[in-house]
Amino acid sequence: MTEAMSRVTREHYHHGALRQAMIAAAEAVLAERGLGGFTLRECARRAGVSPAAPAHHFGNLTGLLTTIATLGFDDLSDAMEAAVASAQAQGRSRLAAIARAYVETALGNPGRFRVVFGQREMDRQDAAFRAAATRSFGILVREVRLSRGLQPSRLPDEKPAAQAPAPDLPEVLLAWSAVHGFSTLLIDGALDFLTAEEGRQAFLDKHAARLFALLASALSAGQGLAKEAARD
Amino acid sequence: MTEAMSRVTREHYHHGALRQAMIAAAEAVLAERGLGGFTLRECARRAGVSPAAPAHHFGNLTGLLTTIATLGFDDLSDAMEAAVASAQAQGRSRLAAIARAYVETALGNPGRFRVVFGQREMDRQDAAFRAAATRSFGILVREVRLSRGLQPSRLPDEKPAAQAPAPDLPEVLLAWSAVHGFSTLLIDGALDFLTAEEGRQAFLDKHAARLFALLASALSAGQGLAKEAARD
DNA sequence: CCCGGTATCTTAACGACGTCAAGATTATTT
DNA sequence: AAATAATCTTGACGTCGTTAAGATACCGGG
Repeated sequence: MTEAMSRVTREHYHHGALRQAMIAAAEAVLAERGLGGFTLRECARRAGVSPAAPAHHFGNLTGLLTTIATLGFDDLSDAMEAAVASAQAQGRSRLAAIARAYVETALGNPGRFRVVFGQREMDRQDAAFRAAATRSFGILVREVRLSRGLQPSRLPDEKPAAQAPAPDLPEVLLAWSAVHGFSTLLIDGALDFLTAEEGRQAFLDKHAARLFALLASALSAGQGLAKEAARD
Repeated sequence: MTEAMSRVTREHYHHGALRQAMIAAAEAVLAERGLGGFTLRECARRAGVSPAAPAHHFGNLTGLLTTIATLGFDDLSDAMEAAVASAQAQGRSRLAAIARAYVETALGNPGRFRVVFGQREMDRQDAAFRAAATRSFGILVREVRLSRGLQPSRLPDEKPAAQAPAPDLPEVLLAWSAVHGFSTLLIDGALDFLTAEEGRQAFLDKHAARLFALLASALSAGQGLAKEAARD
């Protein structure tokens, strides 16, 4: 049924590094076409492989997206850590630097950012993904506590997600929500009617810093100010 | 080729109210299956019509989604206005009520909420959609200004989007970003590792009010008008 | 060395999707 | 009443994710 295979096909019958090639192709597709134009077949095409080949490495589309989401979360963590280090060295606000890094990561590759936050079906229970998510959240918790003048954590490397953030949870939630919401509103075009005139980058340069400063002041403002309204 | 049409088909050849039926079907599909399970063919199936029929009323899938997004934005505005009125009558915080209404709208039908914010290709330039979006934004601007003890607007019904919010823009952006980010993090499951233990609703009852109170205090902090924040 | 088992990849096909062209049917206008 | 427009169906096209069956390459134990 297949005696006449093309020479090039036979020579490359085994790709050899398909998993890495698929990941690279997926990131390229997300960067070029966004999540809407993302397709398993297109990724396979770019990797020079049949549409069924990726199944051996990722199971199905969900598996590939879970992998991409994990890598994206790691990059988000790296970007935040780098921003913190750079801000520390320059004596600027660590929290504002984190916020800017978060927004820039989202704007830099909206498709990838959307994959990270599950706009397309993926496995959020995946162990590697959960680890990556926990790391990001830990960075946020640490920085929020630091910005409030508290100890970051007893031990620097204990699991920061499940245990510590109880007392500062509202502050952490506000910080994450604000930064994440601002990012998603931007990449979804919900703020276009505000940014269209001056351009998105100019808008960011003009207003983002004030927004982040307002957020930072909110986090350090009231130690117990929020409590009496808990009933509402 | 078509002499033998089924009797029921011939009698209902013209649906009569397909546009409304498609909208109803679309909302039902979004509520049941979410945005991931949303399909033009499935909506047509529920409306009792062939897959090609909706094209005459919506052009294509993008047109249908734009319509749904417009209705969803209107519902969001209605929910916010109702929450404000109710909070006013009971002497509670208007801003917290808006925030809660926003989150509840998102959690009540995540698929629809995602359509509103363009997770699937739609026409954001559509006039009706822009009007609905502007209305929502206007409500938010008004309430943020009110919460800061300022006049809501010179004239109550002039276009509030393009002109007014310049001075309070950072506060408005923080409010919208925080509430929107909190909503999307919740419906995307990014907070599941926090909500899994006690359940999502219990988590909301416990922490959402504190989060919103923190936000409200942040908005009034800048000008030093702590009147409302002190009460709520 | 080679030989069998296993991992990897291709081919071919399936059903579902959005969309379009062509035709049938009903509503509206003239 | 005839012509025109609006509405809906049929059938088809190309693309998608996935699967089963078969082909090919790698690899460790005789």
